[in-house]
Amino acid sequence: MPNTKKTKKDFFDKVYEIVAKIPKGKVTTYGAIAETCGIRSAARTVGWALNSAKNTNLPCHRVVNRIGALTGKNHFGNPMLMEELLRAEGIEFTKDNFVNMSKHFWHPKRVNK
DNA sequence: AAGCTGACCTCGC
DNA sequence: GGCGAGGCCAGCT
Repeated sequence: MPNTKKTKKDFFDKVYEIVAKIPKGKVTTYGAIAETCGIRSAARTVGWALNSAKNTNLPCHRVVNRIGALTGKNHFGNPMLMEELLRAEGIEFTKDNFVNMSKHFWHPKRVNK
């Protein structure tokens, strides 16, 4: 691939693009985003990206881990805020407080090829 | 300045 | 099938 420069910052930028495009009432996972960015092992970095995204208007609450648990709820300031936001969007939760991934899982598509 | 941590995931034994 | 370690990027101490 040409790969002119594709700095690492591009990774962050892509994460924001994807997260910003998450439809209402849908959720995605860190791994999906990381994979869409081209690096599935960078799922961790995705979390960091959201950490900064927290400062932006990105719906970071729509991003959960692979099992559908709100791992980052603690970082929202109010743990229950995340659940409230998701419920307000129509996301359904299981008895274990896990998001119903089978129903609201949204797979991001590669914006740039 | 260097090293560790952090909202994870996947592969290996 | 369960447990362990590795890997990615950026920010903070």
